[in-house]
Amino acid sequence: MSTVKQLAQTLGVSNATISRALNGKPGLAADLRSRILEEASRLNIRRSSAARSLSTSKTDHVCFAVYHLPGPLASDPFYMEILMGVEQELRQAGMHTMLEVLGEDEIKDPARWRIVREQRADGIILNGPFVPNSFIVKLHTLGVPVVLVDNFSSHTPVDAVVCDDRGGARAVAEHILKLEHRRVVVLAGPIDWYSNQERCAGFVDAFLERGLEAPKILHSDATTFETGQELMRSALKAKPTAVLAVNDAMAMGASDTARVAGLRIPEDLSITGFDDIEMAARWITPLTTVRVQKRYLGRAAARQFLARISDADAPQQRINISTSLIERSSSGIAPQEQKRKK
Amino acid sequence: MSTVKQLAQTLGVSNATISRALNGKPGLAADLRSRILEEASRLNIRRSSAARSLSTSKTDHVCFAVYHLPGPLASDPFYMEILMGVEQELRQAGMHTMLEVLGEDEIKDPARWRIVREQRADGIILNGPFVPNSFIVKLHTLGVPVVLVDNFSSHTPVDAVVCDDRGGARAVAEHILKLEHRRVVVLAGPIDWYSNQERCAGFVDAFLERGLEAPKILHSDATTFETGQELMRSALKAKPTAVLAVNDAMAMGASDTARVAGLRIPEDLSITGFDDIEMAARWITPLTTVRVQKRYLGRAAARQFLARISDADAPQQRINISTSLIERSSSGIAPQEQKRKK
DNA sequence: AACACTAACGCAAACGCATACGTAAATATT
DNA sequence: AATATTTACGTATGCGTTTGCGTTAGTGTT
Repeated sequence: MSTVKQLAQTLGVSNATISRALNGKPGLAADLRSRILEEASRLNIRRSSAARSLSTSKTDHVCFAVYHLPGPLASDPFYMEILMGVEQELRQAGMHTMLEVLGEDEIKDPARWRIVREQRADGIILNGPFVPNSFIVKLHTLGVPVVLVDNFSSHTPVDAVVCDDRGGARAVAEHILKLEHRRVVVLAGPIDWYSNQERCAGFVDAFLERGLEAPKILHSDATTFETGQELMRSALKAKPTAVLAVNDAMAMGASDTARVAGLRIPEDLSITGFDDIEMAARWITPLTTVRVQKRYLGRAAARQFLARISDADAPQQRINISTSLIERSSSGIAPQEQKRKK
Repeated sequence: MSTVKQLAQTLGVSNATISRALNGKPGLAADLRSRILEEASRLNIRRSSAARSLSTSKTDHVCFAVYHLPGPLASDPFYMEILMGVEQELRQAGMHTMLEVLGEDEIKDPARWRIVREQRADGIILNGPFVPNSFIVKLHTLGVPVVLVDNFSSHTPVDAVVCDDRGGARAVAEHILKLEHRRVVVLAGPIDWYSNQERCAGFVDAFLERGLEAPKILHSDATTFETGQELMRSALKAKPTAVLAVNDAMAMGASDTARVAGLRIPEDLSITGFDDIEMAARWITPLTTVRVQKRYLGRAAARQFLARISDADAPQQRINISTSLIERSSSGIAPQEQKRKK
């Protein structure tokens, strides 16, 4: 494995020429170029990305950064799928993915974050429901290209790609309303969480559009299976005929406590989720839910990132990936209608 | 944010001195050193990792690479947890994680793999049950530090960290045997998969040690929920009282088809899994399984990697992380014993 | 007081590439 | 045929560090 300079010597040309050939720059005779390319691949040329970066001040690395309170969320399959999408798309563009899970330190002062301070990446694809806006703003003022994925705030000065949380939520809610449910409660997560907000808003939209009162919303500080169980316990007091959970994990938790409470699903109680994680279809009562194309979310983010670095002055973009309702067996017509039909 | 040279100018010293101070090298007056350090953090000094790499030929990056047949395995929470462990440990050591999902091309000829060809990382942490040994060997001959995680082959010339698949498997099997099960079948995955082999071997061990005949092993070409379902369908013909699945996903699939077949768990049929994924505890019948500390697996791999690059000549190591039996409600005493006790 | 020795720092080369600029030859223009 | 323009390539500088080596000043030895 040889370097550029060595190749130049064996071919009897200057390394400038080699460089031009390898990078597809103009100003080279076609035959020379092809001879170089051929020899380069024959000798398995070994270029130093470090030297290249030093010279061009680009790294061809982009950092996928996730910030979350200690623990659980980090390896959540949801985010990991996004990550895989990012990696896939970046790889296709000849770039490489770095992974960083942010801590309090970096969040407080991005300038101390090694990735940006030492210019280890050309930019950031940022993920996580709780990244403070100040962090993003600082990053942006430092001139670091940033695109946000699965999160958004209107004060944010950077590109963002999100899924259609609101539309998806409206769709399930409408589905439930069409099934004649009227006593429905929604199981929600933290209120300062973009997706959560949007989904709740979508639920409410559907009700209001029908001239119905907005459903009761039960908030929690997490969106796990366990919080689904908890919330469901208090939800049961209202004797709902349907429960709209803000994600699948909660829906599964809710489904679990409903089952131990002796309720049949969907005969006595309809439950819907959101995300369409892998388990949703495999759950005892396969979950009616909203499909979020997580991998595609990541791919779109990566593409937007590439667009951004190729034109830094382009207007800020917000990309919305559509979602789709997946009807499975956890939702059915409301109990009172079942009786009427008999 | 200033560079080293700029710092040198404002302090009136040479950049060699700055470099020595920043890197903690000897040959500096203590007071000067501290003055430099202070000023450096005050000005938020911005060093170029590229220049540094060029000079030292180290990147402080390590690549977590995973290879798997197209699709499903990639974002498997199991591997993602390992990844998170790797990231955590590397970050603590001041290094950064790159993520690559390998394709056929790279596997065929690692020398064409950009990460190694362009020296974008100091080495590889390799994961995936199906990476061919030739790939590892080539990597090794190229002088690239490699540590294998959750995989191993005796012909492999590199460090490996695995979990105690065999011991864990033996433990569940013994657990099942203690419950007086005698008609048991194991649900297994691809035969050329290290973990799978070990787990099967562990199962068999337990039987042979008791002087019992080895259980029937049903192989499949995957280890998903669905293959668990399939395998279970044919397993039922043998009317087993217990089923040992090679991982939790399969166990859950098995549990599902057993349920629709009208079997009660564990009264009619005991089912055990392996891995202790998050869902295992949340499944309708919480799964008796073997806990694999996935995150710790990753951390150990990272640590081993660091040890490896700090001493390239150290003898090859194979690290075995212990596993532990988790008894939940999917396993119970065998049906015939239940009757006897009445 | 002359010397050896050490500590503290600066100088400058090197790392491997990209690229602005220069030069010579080839081609086009008149 | 003389000049202008373009094409094809080489020269040399710069990117921002690290580090071997040299120099100076300081300390200790005799």
